[in-house]
Amino acid sequence: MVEPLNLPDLDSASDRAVFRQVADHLRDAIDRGQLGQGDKVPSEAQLMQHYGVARMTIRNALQVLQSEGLTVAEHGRGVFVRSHPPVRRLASDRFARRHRDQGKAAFIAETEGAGGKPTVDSIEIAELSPSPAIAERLGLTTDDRVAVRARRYLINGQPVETATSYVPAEIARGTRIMEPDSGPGGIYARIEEQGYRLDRFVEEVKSRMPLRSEARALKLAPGVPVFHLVRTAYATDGTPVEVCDTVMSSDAYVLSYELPAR
Amino acid sequence: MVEPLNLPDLDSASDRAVFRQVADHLRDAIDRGQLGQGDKVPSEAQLMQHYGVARMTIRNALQVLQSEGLTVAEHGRGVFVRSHPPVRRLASDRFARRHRDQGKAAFIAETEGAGGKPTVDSIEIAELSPSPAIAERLGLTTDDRVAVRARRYLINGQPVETATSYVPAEIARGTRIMEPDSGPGGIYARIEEQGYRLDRFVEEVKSRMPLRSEARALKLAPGVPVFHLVRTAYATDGTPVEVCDTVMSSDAYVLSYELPAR
DNA sequence: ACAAGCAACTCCTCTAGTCGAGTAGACGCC
DNA sequence: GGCGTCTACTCGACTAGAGGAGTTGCTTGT
Repeated sequence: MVEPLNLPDLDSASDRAVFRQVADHLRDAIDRGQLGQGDKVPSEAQLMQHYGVARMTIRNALQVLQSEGLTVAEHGRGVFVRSHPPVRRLASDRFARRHRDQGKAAFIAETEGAGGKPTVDSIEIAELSPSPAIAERLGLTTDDRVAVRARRYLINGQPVETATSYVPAEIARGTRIMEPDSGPGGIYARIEEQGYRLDRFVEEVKSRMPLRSEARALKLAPGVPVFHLVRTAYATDGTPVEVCDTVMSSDAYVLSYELPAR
Repeated sequence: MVEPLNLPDLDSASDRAVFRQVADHLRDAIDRGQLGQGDKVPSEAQLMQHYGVARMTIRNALQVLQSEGLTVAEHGRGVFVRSHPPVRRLASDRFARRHRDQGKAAFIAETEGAGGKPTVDSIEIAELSPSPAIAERLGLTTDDRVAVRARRYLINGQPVETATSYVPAEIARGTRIMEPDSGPGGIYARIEEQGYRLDRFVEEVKSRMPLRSEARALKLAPGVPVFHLVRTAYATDGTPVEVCDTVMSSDAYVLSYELPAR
């Protein structure tokens, strides 16, 4: 036994369920740094022995921690304290023209600025009729047509975000918006070239647990919620010109917004 | 048997775990509306019989749904499809002076506007030294003093949000900021009366699973993440005058922000 | 008519095992 | 050295029970 199980005993006087007490002990150890990121949690067998309880009880305790996003189990290896990816801070001026004028899309510029290696992945482009929600935001009907651009963003090979943009087909047709490489400055630059001057974005933020498909696409650990952003871009005349639907791993991001007091 | 268990059989050819298949069937039934909000999910015993599997297998399946936030178990009564509270939309102009000038605090004005009955609860007020994070945001040191105002907001008796404000003691002392009823227009009005004109707020948004204490205070169902906002208020001269730390049930809110394209 | 009591039904916690499959290190063979 | 095999250890899935506690509704006695 290399590893001293520095855990308290059960409090048999307490009416707190045994598996919760075990979970509490381990959570404390993680909070106090006694178990650091990436460290191996004692195995089920060790914990069974230490506490003198059945395996299912220990598994319940570990399940609690896992669903809190504190640990990850790896089949055949053990249970480990989850390590958190570096946090990216998204500022509310990230779509400001002065950034776009550098000729780089927002994501690329940001990531390189932070010293990461950005990649864009599995780009899918189509032209089809919008869902009612998208149609409403773009001021269209479900009989109109929109260009759809779906892609996944990665940093150092790790997926962090999926995004789907919807642009009225009127605007997108014949531009590089319909091509995998949308050109310098990204699709916002292309939209402005079509004679629309971007004025403002409205971003709606929700938080929820991921769907199964999202958890797969973003390689999310269990117990990690996602941010779901729906951003609508408006031209100076008030016309909506793009809707972008984004799902992001919530533990990789802090969103930052500036609100006026005026 | 009043209730026909309209669920498929197991696919024994599939290598998908049995408890996951059961969870999939129930999730489908919920998604398709076959089981609506508040409906009772078949009992563990019924599901055991239907699928011909052990109790723990069924419980695992139900655990999956619960941790996805789709169901709630009630001891002695059954498992029910979760019903979602009405969603509140927080606009980015919610702290604009024109709203404050009505003489109401942001929360009260908003909630009444949406036809709900707002309450504020368990107000705690103290003067103490700030944590390093708060001190940094306020441009103070941990030896300085701040006024702390913690409260919980409810709508129709249902808790939706806890908030803690930190104001430099220099500003707060001798004002109604230190009293349970901070007066018309709330603490922002009091701060402006002290000669600081509010200019802008910077709001940082995180999403994560709640701590145990937060889940209790907000009466959160399992599997529901929280928004964690930290908002700093700046006066026109750039001085930070308040930090507000807010935890909100994520399924009760959509945050909406306006971003400049300029 | 009413209340008390009881039974049935619900989920909660826990025990004690089996079999399976992935991982990693030790070992021996080539 | 390089390669495969063996084995011990890990978690994953599942079975088959036990007693407990909260809820609901029926039965029964007054």
